[in-house]
Amino acid sequence: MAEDIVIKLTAELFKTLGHPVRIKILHMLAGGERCVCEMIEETDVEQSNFSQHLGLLKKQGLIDSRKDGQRVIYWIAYPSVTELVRAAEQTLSEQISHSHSLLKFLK
Amino acid sequence: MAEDIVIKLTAELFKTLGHPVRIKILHMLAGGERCVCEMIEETDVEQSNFSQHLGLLKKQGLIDSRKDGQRVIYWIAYPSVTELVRAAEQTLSEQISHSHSLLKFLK
DNA sequence: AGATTATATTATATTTTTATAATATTATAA
DNA sequence: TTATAATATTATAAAAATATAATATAATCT
Repeated sequence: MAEDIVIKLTAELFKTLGHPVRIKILHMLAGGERCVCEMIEETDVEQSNFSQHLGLLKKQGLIDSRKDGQRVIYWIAYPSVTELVRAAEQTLSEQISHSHSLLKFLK
Repeated sequence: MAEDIVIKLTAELFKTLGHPVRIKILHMLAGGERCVCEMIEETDVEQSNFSQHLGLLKKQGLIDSRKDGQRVIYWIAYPSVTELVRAAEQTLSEQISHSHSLLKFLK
């Protein structure tokens, strides 16, 4: 079925988003394009590992890049990527407030 | 930093959503609660595997369950879970239309 | 040209996920 | 009460993701 393909693609998209370093990258790019050298200073992961995570995000089409001298500039490919991350954080906060009201109920 | 915890939780949420069987489950539950026996017939995965995926979704708090006789009924814990899956599919379709217009440009 | 900087790639070890297989639990029915 | 049905749990094998380490590439600077 065609629906199964959509399901697979959706799962793949989520899987690509399912790593803290990659979420951090998307956060760092949310305000606009940045070079790798800048971003890597804000994380504690090795350069080669960081580059691999960038590669995964790019392979999935969530970010894009260009070369600028010896630097490489990355940016978020389209706005709904950022929106999706925001939506997840919204879901999280709902989940937390949900369990909070549950705690109140148990008091 | 507290932001790092949010990032970790966000990544974990996405990771939980990052499997086709689990997305399928959320789809099957989108219309309302269902028992396992019903859902499992609409997939081609083994019972024990299906149960494990249900367990992961429940552990993450995305679905909840109750027992009804010898059946177990599952439902989506709160609406933004469904919304998040929809948002991902929206992102996907934007991505596709994006590449479509790119293809047109190359013609 | 040779050294240095920024980044990517590749190979591989480690860790985590996933699927399979077997068994356990719980409720109902015969 | 034994059998059957629905589901979960556990152990483990197989596959995939991740991190590490080493090396490669490409641009700039001396």
